[in-house]
Amino acid sequence: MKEYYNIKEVAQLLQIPTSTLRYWDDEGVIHAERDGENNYRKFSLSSIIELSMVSFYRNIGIPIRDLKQILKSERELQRNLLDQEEKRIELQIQNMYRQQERIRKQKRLLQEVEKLNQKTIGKGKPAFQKVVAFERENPRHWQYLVEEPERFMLFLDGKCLENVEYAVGMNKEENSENQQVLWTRAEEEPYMEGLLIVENQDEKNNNVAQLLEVLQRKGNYPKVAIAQYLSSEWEKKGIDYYKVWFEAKNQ
Amino acid sequence: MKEYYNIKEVAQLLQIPTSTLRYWDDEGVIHAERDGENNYRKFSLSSIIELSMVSFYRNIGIPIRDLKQILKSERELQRNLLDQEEKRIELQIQNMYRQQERIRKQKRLLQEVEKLNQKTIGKGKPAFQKVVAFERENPRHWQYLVEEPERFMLFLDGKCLENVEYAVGMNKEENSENQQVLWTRAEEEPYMEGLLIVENQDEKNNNVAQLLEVLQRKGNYPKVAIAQYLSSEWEKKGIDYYKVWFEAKNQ
DNA sequence: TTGCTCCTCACGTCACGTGAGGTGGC
DNA sequence: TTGCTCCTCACGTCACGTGAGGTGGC
Repeated sequence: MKEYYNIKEVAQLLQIPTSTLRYWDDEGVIHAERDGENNYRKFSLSSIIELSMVSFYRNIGIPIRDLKQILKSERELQRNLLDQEEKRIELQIQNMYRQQERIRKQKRLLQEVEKLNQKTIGKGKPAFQKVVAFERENPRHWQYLVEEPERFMLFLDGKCLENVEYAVGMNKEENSENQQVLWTRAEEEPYMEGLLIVENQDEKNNNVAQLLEVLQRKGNYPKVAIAQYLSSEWEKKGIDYYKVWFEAKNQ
Repeated sequence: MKEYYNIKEVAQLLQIPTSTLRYWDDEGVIHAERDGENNYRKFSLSSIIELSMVSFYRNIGIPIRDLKQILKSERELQRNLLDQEEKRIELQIQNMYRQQERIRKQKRLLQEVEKLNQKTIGKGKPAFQKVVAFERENPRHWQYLVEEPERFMLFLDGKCLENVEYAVGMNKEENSENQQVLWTRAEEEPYMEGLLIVENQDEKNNNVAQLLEVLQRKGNYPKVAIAQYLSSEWEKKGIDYYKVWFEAKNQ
C-alpha cells in the first residue's frame, strides 16, 4: 500500500548524491525509515517532501546546524528567517552583478595588453582627466584598488622618467580637493600610448628606456608620463603590465 | 622609499582575515615579502594588487588549486576562463532568482497554515482545476515535488474519506493526457476549505473525521476531498499540514 | 616587566566524497 | 558463484578558524 523508494532512486529523482543523503540522515535533518530485513534506508513520499525542504534550505546556504533548529521551530520564527534569507539573497544577487562587471572589466584589461603588444607605440588619449597621488591613509583609494584596479596608476617624472610614484586616476566630475594632483590632461595636446612592462614587482625595473628611445627617434622628449595598471603575470618573477601615455609636445 | 604594509593593515584595508592571508601565502597564490629582522610578512602595493586579484577570483568561487594554474597561465587561457565564469555566474544569478521565488512561496504556504488555523472551516475555492494521480515513474511529477511542493496533493475518497491517494494538482492549460484524472473542479459547485493535519507521516492518521463532523452538522456529507500540501513540522513525530477542500453539495 | 604584534604549528570544523570490507537476495 | 545494491566506518579534502607557545621592539 504505502510506497517506498530506495536511496538510489531518491538520489536520481532529486539529483542529490547518495553520500549527501546518508550524511543528512546521520545528522538527523531527514528521517529515512529502515527496512527491517536488510537495514536498507527506505523513503516514503512524505519523507521525500521533508528531504526536498532540506535540499531547498541547503541550496540557499543554510548550515545544517541551523536546519536542526529551523525544522523544529515555530512557524513565526521560520517566517522571520525566510524574510532574512530573502534579503540576504537579494544582496547576493546584487553582489553577483558586481562580480559580473568585474569579470568584464578584467577581460577588457587583458584585451588591452594584447592590443598594445601588437603595436610598439602610437597615438592615444589618456583614460583619465587627472592623476592624484596614492594616499596610504585614504580608504577610498584602497577601495579603488579592489573594485576598480584600472584606476591604479604610476606617475613617471624626471628627465629619464626615473622617478616613479603610485597614483590614482580621476575624472573631472570626481572631486579631488585636498588631494595632491600630479597631472592633468591637456585637451589639445597629442599623446602617445604604449605598453609599460614592470618586472620583479619593482617599478624602477621597467622598459621605459626602450619606449623613450622610440619616441626620441620621432623627435619627442617627454618629461612626464602616466601609466594605467592592466594586469599581471606571476610565473617566475612577477610582471606587471601598464598602459602608458607620454606627452608628445614636439611633434 | 618603497612602502610596505603589515598583515593587519592589509587585512583591515581589504577586509580579509589575517588567517586567510596567511593561508593564501602558504599556498603560494600570493607572495608576501618578509622583513629580514623579525620575519614579519610585508606587503608592497604591487603584491596587494596581486592579492586583490586573488580575492576577486575567490569571491567568484574559483578554487585555490585552479588559481595556481590561472595566475601562471597565458592571457588567452585566462580570458577563456573568464568567459566561462561569466556564463556560470549568469546561471547562478538566474538560480538565485528561482530561490527567491521558492522562498516567497514558502512564506505564503506558512501563512496559509496560520490563516487556516484561525477558522475551523469555511467557504473556499480549490486552487487547482484538476487533480491527477501521482505517477511514480513520471519525472515531471518529481520535479513538481521539489520546485512546486504546493502541487503535491492528497485525494480522499470513500464514505468516511478513508482512502487516501497521492496526487498532483493541475490547471486547465496544462495537458494531462494519458494521466489518471482523479478529480475535476466544478465551477458552479460551492466548496468548503479547512486545515488537514496528518500525523506521524501516515496519511491515514489525520483529522478528517473531526472536519467531517463539523460539515455534517451543517448538512454536508461529502464523499470526496482534495488536500494541498502546505508545510511540515518535525519536532517529535512528523506533522504535515494540508489545505483541504470538500465538495459541499447539500448546502 | 608589560603590551603589542607578529610568527609557526597543530588541531578543529564544515559538508560532504571516497574507498575498504561486509551483507543479502536473485 | 556472480553481480548488484545497499550498509558502516574510517579517512581524505577544502579553505580556512582557533589557540597555544614563542619572538622582538618599545
